[in-house]
Amino acid sequence: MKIDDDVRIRLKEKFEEFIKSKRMRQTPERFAILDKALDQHVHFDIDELYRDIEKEYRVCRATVYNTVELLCECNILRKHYLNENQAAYELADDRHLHLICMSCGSVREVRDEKFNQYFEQLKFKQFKPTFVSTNIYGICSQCSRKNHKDLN
Amino acid sequence: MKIDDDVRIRLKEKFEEFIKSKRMRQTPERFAILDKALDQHVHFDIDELYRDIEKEYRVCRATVYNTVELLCECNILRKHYLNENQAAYELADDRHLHLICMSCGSVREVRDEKFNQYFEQLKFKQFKPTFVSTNIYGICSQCSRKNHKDLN
DNA sequence: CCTCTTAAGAGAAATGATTTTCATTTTTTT
DNA sequence: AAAAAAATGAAAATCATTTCTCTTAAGAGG
Repeated sequence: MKIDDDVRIRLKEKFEEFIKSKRMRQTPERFAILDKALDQHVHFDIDELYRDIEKEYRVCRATVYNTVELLCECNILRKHYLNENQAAYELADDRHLHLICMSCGSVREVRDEKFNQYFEQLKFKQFKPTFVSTNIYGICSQCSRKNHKDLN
Repeated sequence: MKIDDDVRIRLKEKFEEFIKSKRMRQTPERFAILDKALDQHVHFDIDELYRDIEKEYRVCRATVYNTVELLCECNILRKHYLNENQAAYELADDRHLHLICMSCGSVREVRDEKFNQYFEQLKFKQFKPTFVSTNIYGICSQCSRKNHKDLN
């Protein structure tokens, strides 16, 4: 994600406050997981995060699951369901559409101000929205080309 | 879904043609599964569909999975990922947003012409879109009320 | 700083949706 | 009607995620 140091510090403080307000404990694991989560690509899954953490620390997969869940609760991360394999996580304030290839499973991010505007003005009866996850399924150019070749 | 008979017949023919074009076999199971899929609610999962089919026919879960996959390939159904438990399927031509409650998991459909217009004009470099799945996560009014009570 | 309480972590086992395997059945072709 | 091959059923396998139990260590109070 290439997070600026000041953002990183702000998010750490945010997490710290959240933990305190919930009367939970500030464990080194929790902060290590936050730190590594901020080093990931735009979207990542638990396994990618775990394999990255593993190089440096010794944490249990279940702890990674638990902590990432907390990071979602306190609005630092957001959980998306892009495909059936596993949940994908992203920084909460990075809004974009997902272009998902139904052939190879690749995911590309596209930012669009009009899209953000559209959603900001949306209001619902009887429903308080927190965030939007928009998945556009189709075929990426690489698979499209490959398919053409395969037919020859 | 409350499908009109003529739509039902058209979709059956569409599936029939798809099967023929792929040189696959027209089995009674496949048409029974299509028929029951069209009886479901706006969105349904394999388990719901299976339990409904089970009452009348004797089909294997794996066959339901396979056939629903085929129905997606031939553009009759679409596969959505609303939450981590299981995939949800919907009729391909019923476009809407999903309001998903993060507390109880309920899903509500909202149709919006502006949303359809927005997406129809979208163009992407190097990506051929097939369909859009928009999930809005938040808290439904029921859970919102319940939460308030719980705090008292 | 020390001790106690208990939340949190480790590791392993369990769960549940989906996929795979393989023997058997059934469709389609000849 | 018989042969060839695809599809089904049933059961086992897979894999992300959750749960369980035992152990460790954070944080409150002294």
